[in-house]
Amino acid sequence: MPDPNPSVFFEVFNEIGIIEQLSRAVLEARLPDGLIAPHFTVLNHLCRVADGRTPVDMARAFQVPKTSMTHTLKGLEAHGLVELRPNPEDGRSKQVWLTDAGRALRSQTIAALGTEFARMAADFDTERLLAIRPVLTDLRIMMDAARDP
Amino acid sequence: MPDPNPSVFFEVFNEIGIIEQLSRAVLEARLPDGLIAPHFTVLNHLCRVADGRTPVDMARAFQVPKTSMTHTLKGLEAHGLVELRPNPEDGRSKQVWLTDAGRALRSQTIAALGTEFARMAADFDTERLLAIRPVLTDLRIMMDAARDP
DNA sequence: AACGTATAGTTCGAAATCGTATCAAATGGA
DNA sequence: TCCATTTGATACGATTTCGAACTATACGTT
Repeated sequence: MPDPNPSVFFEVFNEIGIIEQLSRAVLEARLPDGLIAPHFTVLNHLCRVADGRTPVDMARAFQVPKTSMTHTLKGLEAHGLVELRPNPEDGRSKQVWLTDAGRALRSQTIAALGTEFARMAADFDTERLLAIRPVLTDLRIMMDAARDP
Repeated sequence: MPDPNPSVFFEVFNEIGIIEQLSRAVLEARLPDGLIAPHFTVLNHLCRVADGRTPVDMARAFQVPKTSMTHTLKGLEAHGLVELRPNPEDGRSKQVWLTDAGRALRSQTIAALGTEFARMAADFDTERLLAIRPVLTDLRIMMDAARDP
């Protein structure tokens, strides 16, 4: 049947927008005052993927403007969670390194979220989440590839 | 098996955050200069659900602070897309009504998105979206009910 | 009716996002 | 080597988000 109704995109994106808002609230409720979701995202990225990366690398990874990354990093630095050092391989550039406090805050936040997610798992079958995850991943990959360069 | 791995929440929320960002970019690319996603969301809500509603009603519907709704409505009014009238049933309150221009812009944006979604549907099986939609809806309902009052 | 409380909307200020402009350093072709 | 172009980072300004404080109106109890 060749009528794939495109309005399902609309509905899915609508639900996704609401869930994003609610999940961001859950995260930010567990962060110290003055830190918000983008700060945690950067901490997490450095911890899991790429400690020592340059600001541009991370701006590209999250698809945010360079200026936004500068601002986020300034906040993290002011809280002593990351350290900015000159990049020995490029005089224009810097490297972003986690501090011990940064690593600790990340772990502590992950733990707090784990507790909350366990509570949620009592109300929502995680098998259903496991089932939709690959679809979300493929959707993200498709949209990522489709955005105009 | 009392250990449903809660980290799947983390992964799903992560994908949802990225998709939200990408889908918002798709929408805003099709809006006139000076209008962003929240403006469209309000237009759409008025059109589909509740023309003539009060600002507080809509703030509650979208779970944003009253002040944010004031700001969004001011932008829509400046563009001639909505009209704010006093509420005959409550002297403190107002009613938000769509103008013809507001209805037209909403239709036109929906149409443009429809074209884009049809393009996406060529690259992504909409059956998979149909399948995840109820899960997203139930997840949203669960989280909505779980947020602290 | 009178008064205390609750509610609708706005104003104001702080923080965040992001486009433009700017500067410094790297790169590459003549 | 020289110089135009590119690239990393920041400064600045406009817009957005949102909490706190404020005004005006409605409501409920007496």
